[in-house]
Amino acid sequence: MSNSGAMPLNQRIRGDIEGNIRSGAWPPGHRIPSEHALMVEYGCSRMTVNKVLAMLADAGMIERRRRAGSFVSRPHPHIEQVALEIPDIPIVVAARGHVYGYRLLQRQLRKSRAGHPQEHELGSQDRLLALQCLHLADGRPLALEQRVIDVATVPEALQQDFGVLAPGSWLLRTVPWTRAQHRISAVNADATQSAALAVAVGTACLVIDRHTWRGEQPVTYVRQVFLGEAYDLVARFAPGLR
Amino acid sequence: MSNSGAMPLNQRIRGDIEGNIRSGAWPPGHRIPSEHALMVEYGCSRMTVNKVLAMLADAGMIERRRRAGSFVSRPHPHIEQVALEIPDIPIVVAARGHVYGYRLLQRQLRKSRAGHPQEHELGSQDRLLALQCLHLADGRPLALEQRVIDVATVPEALQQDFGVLAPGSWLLRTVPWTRAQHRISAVNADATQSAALAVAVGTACLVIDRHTWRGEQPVTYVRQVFLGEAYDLVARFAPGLR
DNA sequence: CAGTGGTCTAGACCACTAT
DNA sequence: TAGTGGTCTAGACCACTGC
Repeated sequence: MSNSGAMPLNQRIRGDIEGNIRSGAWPPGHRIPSEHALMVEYGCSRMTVNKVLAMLADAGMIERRRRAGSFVSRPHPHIEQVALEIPDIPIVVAARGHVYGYRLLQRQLRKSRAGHPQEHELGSQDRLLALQCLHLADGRPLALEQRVIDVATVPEALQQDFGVLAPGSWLLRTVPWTRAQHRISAVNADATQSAALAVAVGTACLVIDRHTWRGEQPVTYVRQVFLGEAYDLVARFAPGLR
Repeated sequence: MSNSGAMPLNQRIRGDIEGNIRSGAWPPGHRIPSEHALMVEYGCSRMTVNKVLAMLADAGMIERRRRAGSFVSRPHPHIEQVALEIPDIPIVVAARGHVYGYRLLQRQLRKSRAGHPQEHELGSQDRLLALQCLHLADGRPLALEQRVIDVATVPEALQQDFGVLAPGSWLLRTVPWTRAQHRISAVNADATQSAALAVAVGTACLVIDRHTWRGEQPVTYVRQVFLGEAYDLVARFAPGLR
């Protein structure tokens, strides 16, 4: 096949191969034509197909072994990864067709508390900006957010009163972060949480704990407690993620 | 710098750049040296640095614009993705130092039930293998699993009685799948779940719903109900995932 | 318009390994 | 040992776009 469309050749090759993999036509373990075969098939130089295959290997879609050839990857069953989407709450509320609401419950400048390892990971003797706020959808409570911001890393946060704009939204726009970690669990709402969320004590809630760093500097730690029935997370997996 | 080590030049270049990004030395938005500059710095041809930068761009770590240059990516705040690890339950139990246990509660060959959209997505008039089983850690219930397997896609499943080996483990080893989707939520345990898990009715549980396909063919649908206190999911984010 | 990336060539030598 | 990938070269032309 010659390059009939306006698309660059390498993109066409990549598209063809990815299509065969994603459609299942080439199942995991299937052997992909060699660089030489593809070079002949597409009438191009070896570097062109090599770059395509190297990228697919880099993305984890294929595995390459000298002398043996290139093969469609098997999803690794033991330490599997899926792409989990954790959007900013106002965005996701709007995306689901609800009216977003926000209420600041507490704003406090203090030192890190003893017995709170999450806070201790932030600047230990530095000051922390502690916030408690509520996210609402169509006027009804959706999530309770408890957040601490490391003032040493984000001094600009002191200028913000967070009365109108949720701290998460502000941080995401303002502070470039490089690393984050999440922990997802389920809890029965305690007295404080049930009061804030206006549900019965013991209601199942989905909890997201999130740490964010910029390089080695901690930026923020947040715990978001969602009504389990009203919120969920969706993750997908396809070869190569993304 | 000349190539002092045994490492291929492109890997060294990539390592240098990735190091600068992951360490935060080059924060999001930072401009990366041009291909020409890197070519001079490393004393190599342009193709070598181009391949490195193209791969980093493909991995989402950098963004490239003609005439403007290459820049460290900003994590996208709105539709952000994190890598969520969802290992096979026996593996994760063992990894946490517990003794894994398994009990098959039910095994049934039947048609898909009306009013169950998850089952209807599987082969509609085909037969389904419906399983209910329990995962235990140190002899105590950890998760209740309700699974249906599409017999049309996985006929070998009929030969398995799943009395000893968990169906998830067997499937992951046996059936090559190409796509999966997960939904994570929190529920209060109902009568069935609380009985199986030996906890009080209403206990908060973490629920993972998972669909798996091979190409366009559905393979299996499973709902795993975990004790919220005993299990959690961890996700991380770093530039370029992986 | 000049600098940047995007693509591509037609070779080369080497490393590894399945047969 | 022959086939495969891994790496690299020294150019080339083009497309775009910010200065």
